[in-house]
This record gives sequence, structure tokens and C-alpha cells, in this order.
Amino acid sequence: MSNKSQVRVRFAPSPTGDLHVGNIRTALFDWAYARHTGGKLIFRIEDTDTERVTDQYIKAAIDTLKWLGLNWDEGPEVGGEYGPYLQSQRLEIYATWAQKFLDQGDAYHCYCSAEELEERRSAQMKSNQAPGYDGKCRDLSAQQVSEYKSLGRKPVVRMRMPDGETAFVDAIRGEVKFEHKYVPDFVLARADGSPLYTLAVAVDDVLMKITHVLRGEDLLSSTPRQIRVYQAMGVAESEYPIFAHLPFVMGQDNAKLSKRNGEVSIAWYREQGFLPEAICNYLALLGWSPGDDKENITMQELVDLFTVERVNSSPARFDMKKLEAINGDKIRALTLDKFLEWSLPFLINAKVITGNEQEIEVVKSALPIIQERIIKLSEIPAMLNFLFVEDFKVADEELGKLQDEASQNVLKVALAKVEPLQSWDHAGIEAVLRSALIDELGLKPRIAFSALRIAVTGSHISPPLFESLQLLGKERSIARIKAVISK
RNA sequence: GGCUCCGUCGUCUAGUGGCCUAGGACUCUGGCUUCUCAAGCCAGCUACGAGGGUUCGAAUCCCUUCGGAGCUACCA
Repeated sequence: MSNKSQVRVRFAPSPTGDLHVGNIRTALFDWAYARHTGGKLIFRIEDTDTERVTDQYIKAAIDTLKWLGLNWDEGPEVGGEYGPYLQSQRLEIYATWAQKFLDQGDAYHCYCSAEELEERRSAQMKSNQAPGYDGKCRDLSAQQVSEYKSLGRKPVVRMRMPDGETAFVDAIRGEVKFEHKYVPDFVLARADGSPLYTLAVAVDDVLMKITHVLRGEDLLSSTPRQIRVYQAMGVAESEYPIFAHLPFVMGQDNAKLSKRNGEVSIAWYREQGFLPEAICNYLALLGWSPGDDKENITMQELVDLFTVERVNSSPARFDMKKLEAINGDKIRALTLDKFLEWSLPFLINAKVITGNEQEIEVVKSALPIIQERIIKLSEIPAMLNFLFVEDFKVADEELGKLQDEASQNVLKVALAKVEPLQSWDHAGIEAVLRSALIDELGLKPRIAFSALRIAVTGSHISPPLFESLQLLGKERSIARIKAVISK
């Protein structure tokens, strides 16, 4: 591996939907490796499957990466000297190479129809043979070719797989070897001339001078095909990129994570109020670890510590609970200003506030008391709503808990003690209420304060009571207590 | 079916022949703290897939076996 001094890693998704957890874990490792080595991250869109990749998904992918803080040095929006970085804009390049392979005899035209291929494949399966292209069109005579043409058949371009085997050293798995009899001649370009993944990926990795290919394990068995294309391109073995196939991220059902088994779209995590740094931190721990017992790490620490050698080869199951735990840690570690910045969109979106300065001030003073009680930002609106609702009413379900005599008594006593208060701060409120309800009435705190909590916040689960009263203000607090005292 | 990869607590992991009566984190259970909910603190549960070797000694090396996953497209 001679000239790998300038590391060039690529993240090359095929956005057939929103980027998901698996994609992002790969992107994160690509990014971390590039940054760790001081190399470049190339972001390339593999949109040769035009049926499934749409502009909308491409935009979403770019947006998601940015949101996560995974920046790239070459690719969409930033350009670079090896562009364009959308494969759909590089079609002539692939066509040129396909023709060259044809001219060299490395590839050939194949006229077999989809039906014929399918038929022969199932026959192979039945007779216990390895399924795959049987080489029927490998050496067609001129006459056979013209016969096919007269039938109106359009050929695909197929790569000739020579006898032998392909072995390469995977940076995560060690030496991997494939015998060519199990790697059938594969299609490089469709009958309409458009390229397939196997062609485009290999050509681009060479042309874009990629030195390290870190990608999902699902592509492991397509590696010999790519190497075959390198050979046809005349690339020396010493110039091949280093491959590292990352283990899968799996869902609860033990299958590779996909849309079918769980919430995998990063957009969903974003809406739920997961912090990018929490997602990255958690994902980094799936298949990799810093080595010591440290788990809560910053993006910078990830960059400093990340090496491919420490990447695991076994698949990891995605665990929402752990993500949530990490998210909670990250939220608690936020400065007040940052926490405010993250919170506001959620509050505005939920229509709890409109976003004016006055409201923001209230939010800012309320955030410290809920910071350690949430695991996702999406919980904030429900927690702070009681501070902003105009026509506050306790829901019937909770109201029922206030009807008994004991509760009514607590409310009346509390009201009497609190009404004359000159200054309205949580310490002072707490002092009078404790002395009246706990010391004098002899109530247990959890009993005594429960009724007040419901009266004032509308729920038996709320931020700390006295701070909540202070934030609400004397006037509204008293009004709410009065409202639930039955005459 | 064939090929390839993978196999340590429920989950993520540490571990590269002796430091392992297997460590950490999340979850779970119990307790402490406590105005609710959290957070915090303490304790507990639970794992080297199985079977054979090699070795004075194996989670670590070898073999077999079982299990899981991926690929097997004119998808990527």
C-alpha cells in the first residue's frame, strides 16, 4: 500500500429513501476516518438506479449529513477537482470505459433475455449448481450476433470473469478469498447503455483516487467484481483501494436494519428530539469502541480516537434505550444557551409559544428545571405548556383526584398561606407551604404537594412544584388554585 | 441450494495464552435520596453457542459442529 499518504475516503450512498441508521453509521465512520487521518472525505451520490433514486432523496441526504455535522471536502455543494459527484452526470465516462473493456475483450455483449436467464438460473438451482450467468454469449460468432440483432435484441455489456480467484485483505476481516467459479460474469451496462453499480463504483473509485473504501458488509461479495474492473482499467494491484467492510446494524428482528423493521430514518430521530451528537456518539459505539471504558465521547474525541483496526467484525443490534440514555446525557451536558436554541423550535412547532422575546425569557428561566428530566427534546412542549396556556383547565381525569376532602383542605390552606406573600420566589413559597402543610397539618410531603401540583400544572407529573409556582407568577398561581376549590 | 461473513451478560462492548473466580455501559431488579417525574448514589442478576483438541495454562490457537446474517438482479 505505497502511495496512501493522502487518505481519500468516500461516502457513496444510493439514496432510494431517507438516509437511515445504517447509512449514517457508515457515513460517520467514513467521516471519522478521513478526519482522523487528516485525509479527505468525498461524498458521491450513486444514482445509477434512476428508477429509485430521486432528487428529493438526494436533497434530504445532503440535509441530514449537514445536520449531523458530517462535512465533506468534495461532493455536492462543495465541488472538487474530480467531479461531478453525481453518477447520473458521469454517464459518458462509464460508457467510454465499457466500450474500452469491450474493445479489449474483457467484456462482451450478451443477448440473453431476462426470461432466458431466469429459466437457466432456476435450472441451476434445481441441479444444485451455483446460480449465475453460464457464459452463453461469451464467444458469439458474427453470424449469431447478427441473428440476435435481426431479432431486435439489444445486448447488455457483460464482464468476462477469468478462471482463478480473487483474494484481498479486508482491513476489518483479514484475507477474504472468492473463487471465480462462484463469481459469474456480471453486467456492467444495461441494454439501454446505462451503467450499473458495479461499473460505476469501480470506475469512480479509481478516477476519484479513493484510497480507502469503508462500506457496509453487504458489499463484501461484490468486491471481487470491482477488483475485476480495476484490472480491466489497467490499475496496478498496489493502487487498489483498501477495503474495510463494516458490520451491519441490525434491527430487533435480527435482520439488517431496513425500513421494515423500525424507525430508521434519521429524519424521524430529528423530529423526536435526538441531538446529532447523541446519534453520532451512539452509532459510533455500534461496531467500534474507544478501547477503554469511556463511552460518552464528543465528536472531536471520536475523530482523535477512531481507527479502522478497532472496528468490530460482528453485527450489532440497534438499541433505542441506549440511544435515549446517551441523548439524555447529552441534553444534560448542554449549556443553557444551547439548550434554549434546541428547545425553541420544538416549542414553536408544538404551538406552545409563538417565539416572541417575552416567551423566550420565560422558557429560558424554565429550562434549567426540566433539563435533567427529559431524554428527548420532543418532551419539552408538554412539560412547559402549563406556563403558556391561556385558558388553563385541569383535565377531568386529574380533576377527580382533587375532589376529596383532604385535597380540598390542602388547597384551601395553601391558598390562605400563599396569598399574603409579598415576594414570590420558590424558596419563600416552599417555606410557608412546608410549615403549614407538613409541620402543622402533619401531612406527608408527597401527599401534601400532589394536589397543588395538579391544580397548578394540570398533571401529577411536572417540573418541581415551587419553581413552577414561581415561574407561573403569583396571580396565575392563585387563580388556578382558586379554580379547583369547590364552593 | 451455493458462496461469503459473523458468534463474550437481554443489548452494545473490553478482552490478541496466564493480569479473567471475565471488566464497563444500557436495560432490568432491589435499596438510598426525594414535593411528582427524572437525575444522582449503592447493590444485584446475567455471558465466552456446543463438542473435541493443542498447552503446565484458552474467551483468546486448531478442528468439527450448530446457529445467525449477507450475497446469489439489466438493485445497490
